[in-house]
Amino acid sequence: MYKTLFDHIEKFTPLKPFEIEILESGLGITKIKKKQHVLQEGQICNTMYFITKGCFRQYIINNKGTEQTLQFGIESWWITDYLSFHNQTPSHFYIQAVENSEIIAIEKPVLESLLIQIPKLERYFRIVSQKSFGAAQMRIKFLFTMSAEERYNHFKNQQPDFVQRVPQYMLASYLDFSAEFMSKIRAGKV
Amino acid sequence: MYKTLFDHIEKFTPLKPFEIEILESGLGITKIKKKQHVLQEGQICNTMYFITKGCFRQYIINNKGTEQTLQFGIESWWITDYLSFHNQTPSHFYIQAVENSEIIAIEKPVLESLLIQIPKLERYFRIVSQKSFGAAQMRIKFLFTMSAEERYNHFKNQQPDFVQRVPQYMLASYLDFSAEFMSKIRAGKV
DNA sequence: TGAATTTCTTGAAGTAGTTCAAGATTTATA
DNA sequence: TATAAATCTTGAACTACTTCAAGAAATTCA
Repeated sequence: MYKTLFDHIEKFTPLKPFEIEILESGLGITKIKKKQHVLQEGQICNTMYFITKGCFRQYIINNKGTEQTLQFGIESWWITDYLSFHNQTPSHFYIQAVENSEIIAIEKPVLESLLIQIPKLERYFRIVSQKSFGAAQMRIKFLFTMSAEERYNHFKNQQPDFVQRVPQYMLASYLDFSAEFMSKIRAGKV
Repeated sequence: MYKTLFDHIEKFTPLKPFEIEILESGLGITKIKKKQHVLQEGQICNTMYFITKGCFRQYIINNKGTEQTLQFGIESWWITDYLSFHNQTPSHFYIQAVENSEIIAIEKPVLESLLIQIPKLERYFRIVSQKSFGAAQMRIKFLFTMSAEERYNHFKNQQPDFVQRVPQYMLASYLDFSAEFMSKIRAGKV
């Protein structure tokens, strides 16, 4: 439902009815099945994705062939590779649905046209991305200062529901330790 | 010099003479001496800093009492704690001059007023922060996939001049290993 | 439902890094 | 220019994790 997006925008800047109309006429909702990719490594990322339902992750495959999740996104999150999007360079990342999901996919030219028609969207995206950057800085802080067990407990306290929502091995890699070690943490064997 | 900032803005969106005038009349340049802080842990961050000359770092003090640098900023970079800035919550970070430096400091109310007078600044800050977020994602990728030595070599290849510019122990903590280990990497003793 | 797939667990062995302590070198300052 | 302060180096002991391998449990779907 578009409402998820309109509500999110209105957290930061109010929308007039005609602006909502423009958005409704320009956007579409796409269903994405679990495990389906919306971006693969090497592709140029030309789309921003707003998640209206479900869960996605951004991950890489390291040189041992193991997947490492860098970022999760759930309802009301934007997910994309901003560097590839802005610089038109091949992406380093995969973006994949973790659950059956629904997204609003906005292609770069459509976004540019919406930003011209509804300039206050610039403000919306500014604030969203500044907050995302702030969150990324906190993430780096946690990675730097906490032990594996502390990172797991901290995450579980902050996002108790989310821990149930994704496979343990994905969460382990997001927290930067191995799936096996996650098992041991949970079993209290560390 | 303001020119550093105007040039940076014009990389993303052109400025008209009257807009430059508004900026010139509303902004000021501050000199910050080496080691001086512009933000301390626990403070609410109400200012964005644009570096016109010199070098800053954002760091934390971990529970062993050691400083860990999360981010460096040099000429034409913005540095602030966006999370504290937006949510008006106490900052987790210190921001400190690494060299004698000059910055344009913009207080939150001044920024808000500038954004109203010059709406295209929303676009400027949107693009800058989206690119910063993209860079933070790449940083996390490197932290996840490379060994300490690889991270050092990669950084040195990307930013050969910068390696000379800051103390080794600061760079070591930025790359997430100990100062002693940095010594051993450089001596080829690993 | 049953077979296939995905996910989770466990222990043993290994290692990439840390920590500590002390001295050497470089840089800043009175 | 001498003294203090900051930064860098080195080796030895340690440890928080990884890797591997194999089986167990849970989930998916024909």
